Amino acid sequence: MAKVRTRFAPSPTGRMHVGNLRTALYTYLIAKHEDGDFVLRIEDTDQERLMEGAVDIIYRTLDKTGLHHDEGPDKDGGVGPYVQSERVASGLYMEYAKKLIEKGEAYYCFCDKERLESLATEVAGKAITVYDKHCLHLSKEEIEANLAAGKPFVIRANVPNEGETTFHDEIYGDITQPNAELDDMILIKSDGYPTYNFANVIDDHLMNITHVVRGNEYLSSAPKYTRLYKAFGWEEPKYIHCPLITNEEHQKLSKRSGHSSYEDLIEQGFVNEAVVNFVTLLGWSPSDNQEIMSLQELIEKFDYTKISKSPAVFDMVKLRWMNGEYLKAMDAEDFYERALPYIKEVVTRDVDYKKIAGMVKTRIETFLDIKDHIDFFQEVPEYDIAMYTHKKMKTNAETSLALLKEVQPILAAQEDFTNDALFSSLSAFGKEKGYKTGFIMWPIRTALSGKPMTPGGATELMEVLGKEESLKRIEDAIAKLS
RNA sequence: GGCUCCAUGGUCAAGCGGUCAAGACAUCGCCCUUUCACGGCGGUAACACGGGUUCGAUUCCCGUUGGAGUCACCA
Repeated sequence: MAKVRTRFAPSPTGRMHVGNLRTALYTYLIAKHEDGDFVLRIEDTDQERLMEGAVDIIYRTLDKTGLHHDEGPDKDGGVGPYVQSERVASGLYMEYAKKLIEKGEAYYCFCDKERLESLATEVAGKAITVYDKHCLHLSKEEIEANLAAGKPFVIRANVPNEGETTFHDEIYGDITQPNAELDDMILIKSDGYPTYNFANVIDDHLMNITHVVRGNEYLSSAPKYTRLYKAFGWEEPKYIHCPLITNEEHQKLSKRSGHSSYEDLIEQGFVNEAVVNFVTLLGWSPSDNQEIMSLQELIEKFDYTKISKSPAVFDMVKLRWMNGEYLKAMDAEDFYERALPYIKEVVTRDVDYKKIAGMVKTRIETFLDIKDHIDFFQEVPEYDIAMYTHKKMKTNAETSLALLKEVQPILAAQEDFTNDALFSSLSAFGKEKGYKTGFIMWPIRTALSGKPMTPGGATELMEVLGKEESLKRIEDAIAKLS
């Protein structure tokens, strides 16, 4: 059996969309599961949508997600160039287009914009144009004359209006489309560049791609590609169309959703591993049902025949959960380093950041959650004294005031301000007075933080805040309650 | 609108003729507990509908309904 070769062929038009990322992932996994080659090809044939720096984004994203390519613009494998604009320069596509013209499978078209627009009909608010094969009937002399006159042209595929075309997809099975539905698509644009439709077929063939992985949105145009393969007499690769990824409204994920690209997600405090893991599970699941998997495990378990057919909603809530799992499992030192910038954003006071990181680690789902948990370390926020009232702890403003007054001298006398030492001192005090732990801790914690929830108990907070600041906060609270 | 695809809980998703219809997220309850989390235990919740085929359909076929995608000199 021939070596598996897959390709990821993005257009450098901006950030990497998660749908695209998943396609890249599946493409990579299919190749690596079979120990095959993963090829990167840059499809920059749309000169208008090109975005500066977008190629770098592609490289960076593939690198960070661990999808290392075996061949690409920067890694020659002998079937390059791997950038379509460079291939255009060699005259490659035009050459193949002319072959098709000779076979009668394609033809020159000189129709201008105005004429094309006159062909358009409006359906459901959208302009739909079906070409009428006008230029197919041009005589050889007319074509020669037009070309000689330098009249702009495109080259279109000549698809019959009768019959139907069937192609086979590994996931969806046979899909048949009436030929009348297949427009005479443009192969070569008037600027001399090939369209995606054409360049794809040529390049996949020339690069010996065995499995073409792409999004479901190409499903209805796939028979067009089959016609091209047939016109050339080439063997078709295996097609694997992935189900769509949708938003909560079950519609194709768009830039508007705010989390549509890989970089959006990273900016929102997600870690790379969680994003990769989560996105892979959108439309596929392993036979053993494991959910948390490393890229290596994904390679081992991935079986493309089990990709699902129906679209999947991109569920941020589950992504958040999964991200939290990754954060909890992360090495403490590693977590500290990555959390530090987020901690420093809100806490500049001289405290042990490492301890704060440790406190917050099991309580957050994304790095962005850190802020709300720890802002009080910097400064006690304004709060209502009603916060001292807690039914289960049997506390209220009066008991809290009394308690804080009682506890203040004990803390003032306390030398060892570590969590354990503080806890045992306060426990001893409670035992002596007959107070329950919560009855003591609730007021102290409230006084220290001014918040109903904190990433640690009263004594843990004191350890971080230190003796001086802790006592100051307790005195402030006594003043506030008096 | 034409064409194409899809259809198991709120979401992801097992199942591939006979199951009390897995699991995960979310949700609810209990336990743990110096708050909140974490963790542990448990609960609620699904085969869109109608015809067939079959001894027997979530599973196969047809239709209905619903949803989505697509119909560019964009990919």
